[in-house]
Amino acid sequence: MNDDTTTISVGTVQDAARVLKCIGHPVRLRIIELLDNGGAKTVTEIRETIGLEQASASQHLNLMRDKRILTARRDGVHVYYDISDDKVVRVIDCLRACDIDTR
Amino acid sequence: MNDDTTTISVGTVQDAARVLKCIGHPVRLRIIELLDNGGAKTVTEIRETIGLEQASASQHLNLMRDKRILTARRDGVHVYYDISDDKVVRVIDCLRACDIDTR
DNA sequence: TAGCTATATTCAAATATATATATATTACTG
DNA sequence: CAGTAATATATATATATTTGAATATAGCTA
Repeated sequence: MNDDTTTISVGTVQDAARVLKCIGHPVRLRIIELLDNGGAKTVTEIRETIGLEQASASQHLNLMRDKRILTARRDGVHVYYDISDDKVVRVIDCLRACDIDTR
Repeated sequence: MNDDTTTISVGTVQDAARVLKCIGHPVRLRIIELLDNGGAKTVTEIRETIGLEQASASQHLNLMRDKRILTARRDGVHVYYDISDDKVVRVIDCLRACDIDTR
């Protein structure tokens, strides 16, 4: 129990929940992890590494782009996705620090 | 991008995602916050504070109990819920530190 | 430029998961 | 045991995810 009685406002709870929900999916978490470790990658690289259908990969990537978690940059025939929001990486670092996942 | 190239295993990604998904919900986040600030509370106290339907409160609490995020202790007609896993609180503290929610 | 191939996105249907509404259980009190 | 308050569960409805097919977009080459 926390002595500090400050409360997250309803609005910010919604924001926090939105980010958490978005990364609270095994596929999306692995995508973020992959990009965090290896930098920008194409849809094909991502889908082959993780093992996804093309449509599924595209849809998850789109979802995260909509949420401003990822950026997309087209280079000819490829679209490179990368992490746009450092916050997400910091959250994941926190998770590791908090032992939420121990490798 | 992270120099550290260690990778979360598929299994732990699933675990981490499950926890994140669970707390990635405005209602559940507020419940955790409430319990963190005020200690164990009954279902009624929780649902009245946050403004939830009885069944909804019960379901959210059950879900978090299943995920070992909360504990439930029956005392007569009341069931007291409390935070069981300190990790979750630390994650939420991290979120605040990461500016995911700024009050 | 037309035709071809590779990459990525969109759409729609099927399936899975979550939330809301209705019903049941539990435990206390008279 | 009947009545009541507190909590839990079952079922219906809504939302999210997956999948396969169709569509778009870029680059290549005859």
